[in-house]
Amino acid sequence: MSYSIGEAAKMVGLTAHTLRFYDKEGLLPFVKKTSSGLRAFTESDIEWLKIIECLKGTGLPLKQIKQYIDWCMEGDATIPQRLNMFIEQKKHVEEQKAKWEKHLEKINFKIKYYEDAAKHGDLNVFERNPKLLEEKKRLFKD
Amino acid sequence: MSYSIGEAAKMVGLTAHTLRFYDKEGLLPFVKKTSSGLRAFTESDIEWLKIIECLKGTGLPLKQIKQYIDWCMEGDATIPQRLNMFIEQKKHVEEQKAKWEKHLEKINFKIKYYEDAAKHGDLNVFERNPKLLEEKKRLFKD
DNA sequence: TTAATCTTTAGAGTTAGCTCTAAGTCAAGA
DNA sequence: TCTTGACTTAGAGCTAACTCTAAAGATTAA
Repeated sequence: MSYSIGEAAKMVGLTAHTLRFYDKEGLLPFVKKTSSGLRAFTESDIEWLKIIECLKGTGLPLKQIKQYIDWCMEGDATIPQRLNMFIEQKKHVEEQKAKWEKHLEKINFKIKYYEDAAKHGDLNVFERNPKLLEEKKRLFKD
Repeated sequence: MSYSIGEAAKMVGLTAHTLRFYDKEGLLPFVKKTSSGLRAFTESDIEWLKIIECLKGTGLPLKQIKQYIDWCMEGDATIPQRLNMFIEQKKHVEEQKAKWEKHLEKINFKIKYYEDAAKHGDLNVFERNPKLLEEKKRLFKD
């Protein structure tokens, strides 16, 4: 059993246009076609799409995703490169998470700031709450 | 005391080109110019840049950042909108963090997978370790 | 004062990742 | 069989966010 491009697209939350674009970019060399030229996505192809989505979702550019797919197609000799790619991507994800954590602190500060401002209808927040000014200095020092 | 565009750029990790681009896009209405037409960034302007960087870093498009800056320039009447924007952005950041967490699980699975593959020089990982197959099914089921 | 190194503008060019169109082909239900 | 809707390709167009260029003016160190 296999899926049309529209069905596959729905299953992974993309459009058929996007899947064709990925195919054109060489990201889907594993997708076979029927005798009449229609793409037929297998269950295994859907799993490939999910891995592509995972890598894309963590900020890996399509070119590097293609590099990974190419390695997969080349066979067992490229296992070390693939392992290395995932290790690098894990590092990248953890760096990003730390960055988002820092951004979140600043956003939380802004929420406190504007909550007080909204309550009083003006921006004299630091006069009312000097501790918040200290927090601001700490958060925006670097 | 104030900073030239090049100094300001260095302080926030952007290029002078990018700062000029932001200015052209209306993101830096607060930056004043000297009598001879050079931009002079104050300490306060540098803080604005850091907030812009924070919002950009959490994925807010420049257009929406401009909207926020515009609200700030309009005065106290827009405090509720600004508060709301940060609350929405906090939601967004937390959704993203959850997504990255899920991606990270998949990446960790792939690392385990390829570590075993690298050790044995082939991809018969699931035959050697059926538990990993179960983990794969769990992680990629949706 | 002069040379080197900024900075200014307007505007063109680039990159990534889609997104859509046109013109035609294929498949499934009435 | 006919119609409707999904599929095919090549290729154009789009958006966001830069990135760079050219030509001219400003600043700074020797």
